[in-house]
Amino acid sequence: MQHSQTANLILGMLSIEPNRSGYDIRKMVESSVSYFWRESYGQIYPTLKRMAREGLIVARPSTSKGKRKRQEYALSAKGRARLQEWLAAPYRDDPPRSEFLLKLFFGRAASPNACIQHVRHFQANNKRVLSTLLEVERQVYANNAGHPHLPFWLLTLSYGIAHTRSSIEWSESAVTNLSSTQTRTTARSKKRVRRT
Amino acid sequence: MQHSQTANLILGMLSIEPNRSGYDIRKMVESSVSYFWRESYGQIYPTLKRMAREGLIVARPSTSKGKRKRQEYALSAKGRARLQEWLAAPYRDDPPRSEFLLKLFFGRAASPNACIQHVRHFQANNKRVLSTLLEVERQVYANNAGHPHLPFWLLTLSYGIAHTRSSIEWSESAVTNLSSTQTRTTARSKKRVRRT
DNA sequence: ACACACATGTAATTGGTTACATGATTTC
DNA sequence: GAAATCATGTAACCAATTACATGTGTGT
Repeated sequence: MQHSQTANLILGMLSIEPNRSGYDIRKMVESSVSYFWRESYGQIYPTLKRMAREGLIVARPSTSKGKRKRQEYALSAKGRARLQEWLAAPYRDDPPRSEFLLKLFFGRAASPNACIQHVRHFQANNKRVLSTLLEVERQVYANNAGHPHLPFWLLTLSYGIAHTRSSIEWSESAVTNLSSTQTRTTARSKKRVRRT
Repeated sequence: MQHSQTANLILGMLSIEPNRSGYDIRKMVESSVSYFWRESYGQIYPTLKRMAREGLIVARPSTSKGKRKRQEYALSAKGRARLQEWLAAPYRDDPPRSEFLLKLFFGRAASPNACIQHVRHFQANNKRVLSTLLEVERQVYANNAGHPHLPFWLLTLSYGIAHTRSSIEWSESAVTNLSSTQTRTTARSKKRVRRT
């Protein structure tokens, strides 16, 4: 178990904002890194408990003036050290599985315009993502001027934006390609039909 | 279990080349889609057995003239139908976790040039990938002219190439950004030291 | 004779999602 | 007092990697 990615994520998030609950962390993930990372509660809560046991984080009674019952956590010295250790270690290059690409790859076996449908969805989706990323970028600039984390956030954001743009462009050309191969294929099969 | 991705992959691969063994399928994956998909033997062999039991594929005695003992498989009608079903269904948009980006995002907590190191690795790696993808593209063109799968393969390839290129470009700007924030930060801390 | 690639599998473990279950507090 | 959202957690399941174990045919 030791070095679950979830634990690293939690360490990182608590390094940005101390005294957060599991619920908070989940929200932070959704609002800031969801375009390249996601976590479920079923992963976060048990991991928090474990990390507290191991002394990587310390549980604190809710600091925010007596609202709901909630368990907040902050980094311990050990946790901070662990975070730095992880950050220094080489990242593991996980093969980013894409069911979308897999379906395209086998597209020949699909019904004629299934692929085009998928690509259209893909493009629409990426357009949506792009606009939210651009919105986020504006927000980040506005609310965090001078914030020491800013350059790093902008870096990952610009990565996301670049890739989303490239996906949109690619989709465009993909649709034209697919349409032309489709007409070519149907033309051929028509000929065959006529011949029979 | 039913709809494991591994099963779909196997259906797809057998639709391209019938009478392949688990070993073959693994090799096909590595040589053709490894830039967006990977499978381990520990996943492939049990899945093959299960699929044979379910009648999605049929086991055949090694067709290739009496070499080693090996178990080959081919699609059944049911398997082909299942494949088409899967290809027609909407792809699931898996959040593509990137440990690399996560480390960058938390980069403020890292030792000064850890991030730069990571980005450099990232760039070097992407350059390597790009050259193999371009090589593969050449090969595919050369060996598969007129092959009905060609357009689909080129599509996924062009996706990979576009993204790899965009990653390389982004890395370039990322390194400059990081260097400048680094010098800024160290300058500030020097000042602070002098003041103390 | 030896090494290497071919070939198949299992067991242990991890990492993760999903669905379920519960209850408190705020807001309308 | 109903609905929404805050908040925490567990159990079941699934997908996947890794390490281990084993044996065969080919080329040198």
